[in-house]
Amino acid sequence: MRILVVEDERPIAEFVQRGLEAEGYSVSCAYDGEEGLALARTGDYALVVLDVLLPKLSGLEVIKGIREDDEALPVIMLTALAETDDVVKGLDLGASDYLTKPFAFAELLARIRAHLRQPGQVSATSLEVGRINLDFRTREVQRAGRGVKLTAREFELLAYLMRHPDQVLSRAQILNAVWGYDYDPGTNVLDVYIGYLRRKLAEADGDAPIQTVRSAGYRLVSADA
Amino acid sequence: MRILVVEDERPIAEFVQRGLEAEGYSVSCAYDGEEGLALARTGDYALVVLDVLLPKLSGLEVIKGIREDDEALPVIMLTALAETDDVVKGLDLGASDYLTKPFAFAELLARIRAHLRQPGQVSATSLEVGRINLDFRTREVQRAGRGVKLTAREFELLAYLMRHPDQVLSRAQILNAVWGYDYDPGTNVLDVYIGYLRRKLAEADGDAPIQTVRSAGYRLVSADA
DNA sequence: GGCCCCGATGAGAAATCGCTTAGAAGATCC
DNA sequence: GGATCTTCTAAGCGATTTCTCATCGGGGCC
Repeated sequence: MRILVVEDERPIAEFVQRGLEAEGYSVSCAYDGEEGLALARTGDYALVVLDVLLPKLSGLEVIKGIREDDEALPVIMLTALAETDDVVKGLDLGASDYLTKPFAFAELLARIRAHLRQPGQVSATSLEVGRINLDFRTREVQRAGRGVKLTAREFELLAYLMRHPDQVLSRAQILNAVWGYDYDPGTNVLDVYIGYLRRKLAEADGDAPIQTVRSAGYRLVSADA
Repeated sequence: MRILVVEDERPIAEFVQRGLEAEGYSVSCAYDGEEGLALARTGDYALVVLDVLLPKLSGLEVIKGIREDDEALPVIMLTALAETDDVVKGLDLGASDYLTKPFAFAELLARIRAHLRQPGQVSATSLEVGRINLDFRTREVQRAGRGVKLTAREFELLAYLMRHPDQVLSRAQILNAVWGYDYDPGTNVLDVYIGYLRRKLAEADGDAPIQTVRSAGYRLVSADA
């Protein structure tokens, strides 16, 4: 299975390449948008991992170029946390999914597998758990029909919880997935953000369906009465 | 589920740690043989991932040390391709499995899952003994269909009993597995916790299937009438 | 029956965990 | 270049959990 990685920062490109090769994929790298688009158009690849900030041709233009040729080729975007506009535009242009840097490698792998297994099936467009709705295209969240305004971090955190409803997720697991590889294990950011989320969700509808499981982690309950 | 990673190359150790944490395991790292053996001996871990080439104490010696204490603790060796001699020696000394570097993370994960799966256990995510159900993913426990709320310690204790149904487990054995081996043997925490468990299980369904075997230990009966 | 051990139990001390709050540091937008 | 928003750190507090200790009870053995 061949994967194309388009990423101008060499260390990241290599990190991803080696990781994926160790998983048995065959990987090519491109280091700017033009090269990336040219390679993608060869039709040789089953999936593209695409940084959005690229020299010569932006990631968004690459997506547009790819979609002119190939409707189905899965494209996973890599973006900085702040670039929420790009995420929205990218998804509108036909990107299949996105990850915010710094990302956990395991998370990238999980997404890649999901998209290779059922191309087109996995949609990064919206999620619904209990009375919460989350839309990746517009970055809007609703609780019981009422709009909830979230910051970028809060949004990613909630999205991760919603991808694993009812599961107890450990702090390490969540920090890995949402904060990425260079987090400080002794931090309590996560607690603080859970607090923010709870407050905002409760403002919309009385209570928040995020349970604390002491000394184990957190859990988003779907049977949100 | 706690896993110990003994590996002196920090990047590899961290890569494995994060990957496993992202899968929901709780992971500690040791960066030389002495530290690794000391941690392994605490009895806190369900499995050890062990590099063979280590400072201070070689991986082979660590295996020997572990086996003096614990016959059953699964140990997965990591070796370089060239070190085939070490693989043979390691397996002779009681290692459970091995992988040659560079390895695919998915492969390591598969081996770990295989070794953690207990005989008679359907999947690694849940246990069923008599009328008790325990789910690791949601951390929910049910007795006769009714939910039972347990604290972290109670949960681990019950999980351990359920992994060894009908066996008489000595106090030392249980303290080893659930509390850690260097725990003060003169304590009666275990008795206290058995009491807590019995009460909570009985609340849900009249009686509790934990038998006391005088001057021997405790036993969870599966033929829970 | 009486004694002795082992285990059960209740009360309370100690430790731990997570929530909240306040504010510093960093990013972003006019 | 401020003002504002976001992200993160750190400390204090309260609740729960964990553990210790002392006492109680009951079975087995003489």
